[in-house]
Amino acid sequence: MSSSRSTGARVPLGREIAEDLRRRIVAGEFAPGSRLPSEAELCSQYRVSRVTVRTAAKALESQGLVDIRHGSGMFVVDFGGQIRSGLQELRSITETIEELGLNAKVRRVALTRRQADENERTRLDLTSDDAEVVAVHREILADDQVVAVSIDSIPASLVPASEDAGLGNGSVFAVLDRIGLTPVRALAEIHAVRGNDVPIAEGHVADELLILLDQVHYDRSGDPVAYSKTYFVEGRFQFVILRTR
Amino acid sequence: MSSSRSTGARVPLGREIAEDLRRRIVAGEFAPGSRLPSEAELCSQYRVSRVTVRTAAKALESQGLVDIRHGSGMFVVDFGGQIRSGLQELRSITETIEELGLNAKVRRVALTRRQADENERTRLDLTSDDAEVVAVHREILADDQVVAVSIDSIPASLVPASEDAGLGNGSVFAVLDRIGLTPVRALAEIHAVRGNDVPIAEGHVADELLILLDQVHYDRSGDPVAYSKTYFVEGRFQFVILRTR
DNA sequence: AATTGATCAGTTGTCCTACAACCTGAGGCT
DNA sequence: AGCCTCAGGTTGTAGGACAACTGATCAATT
Repeated sequence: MSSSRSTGARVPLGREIAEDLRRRIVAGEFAPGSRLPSEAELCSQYRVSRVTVRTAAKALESQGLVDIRHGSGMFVVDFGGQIRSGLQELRSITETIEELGLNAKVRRVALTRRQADENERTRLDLTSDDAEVVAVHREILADDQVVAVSIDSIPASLVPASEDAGLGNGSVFAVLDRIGLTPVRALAEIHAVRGNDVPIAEGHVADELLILLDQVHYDRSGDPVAYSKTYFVEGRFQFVILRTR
Repeated sequence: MSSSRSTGARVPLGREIAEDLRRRIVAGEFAPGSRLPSEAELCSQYRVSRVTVRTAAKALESQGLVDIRHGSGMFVVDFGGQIRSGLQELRSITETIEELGLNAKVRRVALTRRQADENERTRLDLTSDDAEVVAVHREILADDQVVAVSIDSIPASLVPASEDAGLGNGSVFAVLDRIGLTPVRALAEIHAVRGNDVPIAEGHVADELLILLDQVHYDRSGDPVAYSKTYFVEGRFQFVILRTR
């Protein structure tokens, strides 16, 4: 069971600093390959202890953004390209598109409350046979070109009917957030599929190849809060993963 | 430029403990959803300071393996399934297959030294026009079924001819390691392709759909050390990514 | 009886100081 | 040139302390 508390959710200092450092890095304040200020200096910049700075640094390191070298410093990882945001980080697709410098739009195709199918019941861990979901069918556009179509299913019991309206328009994340169910983890499967085999595609991708991102989102307490199938048109979206050791 | 030192590469304590904890978790010593020993207890188990334990814990957290909750403890993340190893972690394919409980084999199809094509020159950051690569073409089998075919290209200047023999047989990683060029990061693109369009497939995947993992591996100093294209047959390999915030 | 509120022990978050291990560059030496 | 030593800066680890948070217990109130 999940507590639907508003989760005062104070953000730990370490995470806050990590996010700020990340922002500064992607903003270009530190060039790729260059050295960041030493831990001691960051301490005085942020007025926190070294422990906290190190917490943030470690987080950035495991995101693959920086490289920490014993005895010499912390360096911004330098890839030829300037890709900073990979699939391993959980963020909305529109967010990712925007960060690539494109204009992201979302068009709601349909929104229904209906009985969950077997797949949805399994993925969302719904026990009762007549459990319902709110299903949102959308198209995602980058610079006015359709790059993906998606179906997001959320257990109906989690969504007050008053929120239905908001679901199609903005980001699903925003609505979940408002309800107090922020997804913090997602387990995604990747598949290759033919356009013809996609039931929700409206003709315009019939002969295309698609990449299917089949994922379940979980909140902090480990409960599944959303199940999405997102079909990306091959070639129109850069699908990048940063793999680290 | 990279120093090709043998990289004494002492493993930091924190990482060592993180790896051991990971091993214990996947081995089932701690059930999904259950609480791990407190930091204090882990300190005495491993005879290290709390700083080190926390370093390890944070690493596991950002790998998505555990969830650390302020005031209450560290918990093994509980997914319905028992998937523990996602694509976001850099490990060899054979390793991943083995961890799934399958029998992994590799069959070398060809190994050549040849001039790098333009794509390889770009990805591997080779400046001279007549730069050479060692190209290894292999098939990866899980339980005696072909799940992927791959081409790995390594700048010829990095590989002494004496190592060529080892390249096809075992893991490419092992050979790179021996040369002193351990990949610690990889930037991977994902594409969907048709079997017919894969030049190296030998007929047996003509009508299949494939997932192409197109990736460059980098060593610790940021130099590219290998470029691989791996074609996974759709449906025969579980392609999972754990996305975290 | 049920709810509320205070208290307490246990756990993670942050701070401080100190030292070990490591890397880099400067300078002196051959 | 190359090699060595050394000093200074940087990250890794240690130990102790307190703050902030969680979950449970239990008394007080309704």
